[in-house]
Amino acid sequence: MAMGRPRAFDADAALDQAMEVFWRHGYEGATIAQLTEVMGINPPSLYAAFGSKEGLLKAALDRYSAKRACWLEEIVSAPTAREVAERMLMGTADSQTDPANPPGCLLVQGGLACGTGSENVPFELAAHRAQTENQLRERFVRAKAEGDLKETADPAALARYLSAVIAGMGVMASSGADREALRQVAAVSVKAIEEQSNS
Amino acid sequence: MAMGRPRAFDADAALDQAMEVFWRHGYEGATIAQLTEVMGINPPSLYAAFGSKEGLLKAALDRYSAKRACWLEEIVSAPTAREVAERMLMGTADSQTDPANPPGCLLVQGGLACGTGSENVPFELAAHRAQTENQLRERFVRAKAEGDLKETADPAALARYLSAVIAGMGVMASSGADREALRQVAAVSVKAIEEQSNS
DNA sequence: CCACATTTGTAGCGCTCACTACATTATGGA
DNA sequence: TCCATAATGTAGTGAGCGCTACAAATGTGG
Repeated sequence: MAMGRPRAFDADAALDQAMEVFWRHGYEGATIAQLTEVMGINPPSLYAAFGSKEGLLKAALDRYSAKRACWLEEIVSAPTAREVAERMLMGTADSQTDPANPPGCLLVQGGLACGTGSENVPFELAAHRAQTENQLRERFVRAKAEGDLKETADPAALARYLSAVIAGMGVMASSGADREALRQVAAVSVKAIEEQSNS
Repeated sequence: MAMGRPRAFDADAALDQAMEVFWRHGYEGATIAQLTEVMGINPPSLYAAFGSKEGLLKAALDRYSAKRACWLEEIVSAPTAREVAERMLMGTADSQTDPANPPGCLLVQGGLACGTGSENVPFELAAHRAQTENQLRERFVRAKAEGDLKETADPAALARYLSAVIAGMGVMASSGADREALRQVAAVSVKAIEEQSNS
């Protein structure tokens, strides 16, 4: 059997470029013309590799999550719930204002509401956001079992809380909040977790 | 001088309908066809009254803010910073999950990122969000002056914090979080303000 | 009743959108 | 070498977008 002409572009590098366009303009605001230009390919190559605009988004989201995975692992490996929260929030403040990326978070900027025909895009984003919340919840369940969090603490509620603050920071970052402003938000938020911790 | 044919539709009622479309589908996801249908008018009437799709959005945002204004006034009239925060957050949890409206908040759902040609839409939304933050900040400045908030408290940071949590709750509501989940987030958030209060 | 001013409904403008037909080119296997 | 296979570049496709020209309709002032 013949193997066909080999792909002439690096799919991961192209995905990184596409990710940035979705991040900056949102799913609906990003056009195939913009995407193909930054990816350095033509539409047929895009559709052969990713199937559709939505397929490209999913691939970009997967790559985004994959890139964050090890960072997240390191965060939840912190010794206490308080420290997990602090590293998580401060790290978020920094990454959401990192000039190397568009401001905010792709999983929020990507599109909370979409037009007819793209209704599942918001669901896709929400599913990826839920991954982080799940990791936090599991970590807080452990923290409670270890006696690090108070008996009265609700790990699921705390994880949801952090998830909300992170999303909120993304909204603020996208509208121009600078790193110092986000760090202040993070600092206040940590107190709420601290308050549920022992000692 | 003659006065011309009178307008045959109620602009405010039409705006309420348009608001809901922007809320549910975002600025870019909302089409003129959808908007004119729910408004019960034809495109020329829309353009005569509001100038453009963006003009319609601005009018809808103004109306949205106007509707919230008296509610906000009542919130910040609560006796203490803690109570302001609690009413604000609990009220937000309720309104963002009110089945009478689309889930979340128009000022977040409307569009955080837009395509080329609509770059100022996110700014418009951010400006309206900033109004709430400003009211909260002024209220917390007063609370600090009254000795209600600790000497070490930073009113601007607390207002930014609440603003972030509110935006984050909007993100969660739009992806299906129910009222109870948002109330839990609100409850945890209040503790952070409580922690900065005297007694 | 008439002239003017403004809105309304019909119909469709130009444009951009996501997506693709097709011929060409580049590889591996027989 | 020659075929099968798959990616590439060119050049579009139909559909839907925001928006508008135009004439008929509906009001007011004289």
